[in-house]
Amino acid sequence: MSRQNLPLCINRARLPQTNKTAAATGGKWNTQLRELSKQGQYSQALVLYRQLLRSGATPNAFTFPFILKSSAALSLPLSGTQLHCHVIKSGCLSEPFVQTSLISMYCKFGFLVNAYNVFDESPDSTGLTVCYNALMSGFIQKSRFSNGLLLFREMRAKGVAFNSVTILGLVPGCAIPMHLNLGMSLHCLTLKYGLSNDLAIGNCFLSMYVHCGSIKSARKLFDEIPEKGLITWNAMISGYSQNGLGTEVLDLYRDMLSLGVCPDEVTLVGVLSSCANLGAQRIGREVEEKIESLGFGYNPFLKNSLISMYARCGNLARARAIFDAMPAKNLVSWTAIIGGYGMHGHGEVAVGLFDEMIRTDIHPDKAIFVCVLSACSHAGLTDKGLDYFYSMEKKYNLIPGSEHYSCVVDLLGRAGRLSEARNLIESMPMKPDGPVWGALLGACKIHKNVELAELAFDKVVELEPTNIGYYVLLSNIYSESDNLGGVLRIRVMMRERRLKKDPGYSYVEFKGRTHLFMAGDISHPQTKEIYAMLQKLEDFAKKENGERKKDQAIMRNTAVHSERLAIAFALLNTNAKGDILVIKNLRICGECHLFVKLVSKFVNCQFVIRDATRFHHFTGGSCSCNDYW
DNA sequence: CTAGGGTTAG
Repeated sequence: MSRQNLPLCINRARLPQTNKTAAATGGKWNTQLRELSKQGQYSQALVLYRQLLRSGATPNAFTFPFILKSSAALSLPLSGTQLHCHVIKSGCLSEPFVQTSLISMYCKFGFLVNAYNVFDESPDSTGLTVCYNALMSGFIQKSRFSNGLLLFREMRAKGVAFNSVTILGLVPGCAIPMHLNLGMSLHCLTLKYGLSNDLAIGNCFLSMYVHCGSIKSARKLFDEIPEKGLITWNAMISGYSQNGLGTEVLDLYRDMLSLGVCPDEVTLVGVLSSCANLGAQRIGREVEEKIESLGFGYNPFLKNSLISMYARCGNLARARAIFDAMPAKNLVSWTAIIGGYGMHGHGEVAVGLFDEMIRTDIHPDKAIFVCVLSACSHAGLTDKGLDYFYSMEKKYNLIPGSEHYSCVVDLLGRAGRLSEARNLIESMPMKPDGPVWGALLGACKIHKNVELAELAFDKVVELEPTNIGYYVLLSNIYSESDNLGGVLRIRVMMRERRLKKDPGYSYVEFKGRTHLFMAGDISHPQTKEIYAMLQKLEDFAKKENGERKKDQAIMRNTAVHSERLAIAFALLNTNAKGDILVIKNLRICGECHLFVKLVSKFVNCQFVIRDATRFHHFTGGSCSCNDYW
């Protein structure tokens, strides 16, 4: 430190009158520094700065902003504090540009007190918009929202002008539902002051609405922005995608392409995540081609999204190929592939991969444990799952959350260890939430334990009174045990609480379009052919199933379920042999389960059907999810 | 010649 300070001091002490030449030589340095800073070559810039000091030149007010920014960008707090000393020694502290850079740099390190001191100790800076902006956005980014807001109020009280950058610094702090009202009043303020022409302002408010979950306001704003930038499109697309509105994402993506806007990596991440949610593998494949043609193949974010998309669409082979070919796999890559195997009932592969990941010294997090535990539970690896659960805290210092407890309750419950599951719930360090009791309720359904089911139901309905699924579950438990009084009681309960079972619907992706079917639907243009195909399938299923008496009863109900329509449509339009059909169902009933099982035998293809909670995998007449019904 | 800002995966 002192060695670098030394020439600086000597220079200033020895040659005060040659400051002009020092500035002149400094000028050359500054031009080079500007170039490096522009290109983001921050470490080069710091190297150059050291050369500057060694050569005996004096850094001036034009030098510091570049250097401070570089130090901040590389997050080198030590060199940053050192630079603060240099600034003081070279007498540049009174320069507003330098002050602002210092404030911004300290904020990026999280040294908010230092930042505030720079701001507070120089009276000039407290009158400057830019200094306020720097400090305020620093506070907001380090989650000190109230301090940031106070600063904004102070600014207005003192009559310091604010501009669009002020707003841009403040709005991200409003991106939680609790602060939405404040954000909306800020939005009004920008309209009033005519700042809303700035595209970045529009983008910023757009993502604020998205983060607050008011997706409708976001869309309204999106439509009002006349000249949308790529970031505008991306913010809207990832907003829809994060809120689970997959079809809206695909629609918007099509609009974007048809307007000739070229997507970037961020766009495609959002699109892929929606393809994963919708099971829209065909569009996912198109996106993969686009990634190659645009030269984004190197991007690890996109690779992870592709793995996740293929895995969740049931194409584990392709997911695995991409995963294996990835040179640098991170935790998210492992989570995507492990989650994919777990979801489709390949629990052994999933845990094998997890162990392999541990061997490669990647530290697990809470999210991957959710995947591993549910993989164990679906594959019946009960004790292995319990071992993993206990290892979380012991080996990896991860405190299990209620999401992990619900996995373990499911794990024990499926294995029929209901009392252990119940004991686990009672030993939980936090209050058990809906999913935890729901897992117990689901286990009671499998193992026909009416008493415990009633207990779990009471708890879960208290926590999630409007979740219809739980009412349906208990009602089914009652009807299986021929308890018609119970069924009736639940029905009355649902009516009293005005809970309506929303109409079941299914959709299937075909040639980039999503076809939606409701029970008894006759609105599809191919209705006639679909029903003809359905008849053929029903006949086959009945014949195939003829000799089994119990299942005959199941097949007796010929109501035209949405699932059957979707399947008939899919078979009508594809050469299904050897292909994989992905159908997303919100609800797949027992009768349809059997139906699909028989049909997949008929056409000898693979079905992946997804309902509200899990994937059902059918291959050539067998079903990997046989514990479910 | 110089400062403050917006979008990204499991």
